[in-house]
Amino acid sequence: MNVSCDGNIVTVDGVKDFRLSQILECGQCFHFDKLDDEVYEVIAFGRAVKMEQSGGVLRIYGSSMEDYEGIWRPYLDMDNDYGLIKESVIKADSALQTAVNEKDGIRILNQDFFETLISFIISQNKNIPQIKQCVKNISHRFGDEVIGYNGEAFYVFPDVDRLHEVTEDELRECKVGFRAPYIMNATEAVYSGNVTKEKLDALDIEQARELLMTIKGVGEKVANCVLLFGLGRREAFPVDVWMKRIMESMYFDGKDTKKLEIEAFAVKKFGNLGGYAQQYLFDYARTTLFK
DNA sequence: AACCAGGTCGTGA
DNA sequence: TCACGACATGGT
Repeated sequence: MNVSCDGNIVTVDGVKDFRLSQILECGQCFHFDKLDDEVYEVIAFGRAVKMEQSGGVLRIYGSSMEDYEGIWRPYLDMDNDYGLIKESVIKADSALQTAVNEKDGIRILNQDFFETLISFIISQNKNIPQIKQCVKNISHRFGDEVIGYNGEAFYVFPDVDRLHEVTEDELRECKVGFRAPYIMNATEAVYSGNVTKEKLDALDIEQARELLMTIKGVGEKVANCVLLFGLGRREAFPVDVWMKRIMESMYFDGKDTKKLEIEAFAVKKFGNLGGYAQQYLFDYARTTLFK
């Protein structure tokens, strides 16, 4: 993989196991716009860049080399060998072959903890387009403006300090509905220092999940999404309605099964590959199997 | 017009 | 512990 920078454009040549559309649209992140096939505006970590993939070449417009090294390389999980991960997932259970083949360009992003926390609190009982709209509403209203590569203005997700100044009514105006008090509670928990990335990083996954679940509006599923996407805990295995469906059909003879039981089964079966297995299955279930 | 969406909470058995 | 309705919003 060769990385170069020309002006404000970073070119990553030789990306493998990488499909931008799959990475962004598999339901793990919500702050991006599709501009064209394999061309996206991505807003994260206080930046707005245009990413474009053609074959094995990824271009990031509006990024310095420093931003690539400090932000986009870790964000895109570039130092992880997904060829090996996919091999291991299939070795854990060959029944995942179809899902992995279908979604062979997925990578798990390393997203900002606070944005991930709030985004997945919003996600409950909403579909993905609605979640994206709420995240955009909050960012547009309370986030800092940044100028994208083409000169267009974008709004980054507000940090804890900024969101802490916002009232519940202002949140409701962003169409988050009954989740507004949950967002208030989560923001207070992080702002006050009761629940921080530093604390969570120092705990084992069970204790970290417990701490996250002290936040009102954060249950088992949301906590697992935050662990997986916002804290790099790849052994987390979130079970939502889609995962419930596909896991029941694959492993429980189509019978109605508790989400906790499904999660326990998966943790045992996939171990520290659980998060990856979950994401291949989730996207496959949602876009192909049960479409 | 009911039903559903990357759920969680409070309540009552 | 477990089942179940409520909760905002928008799309089919």
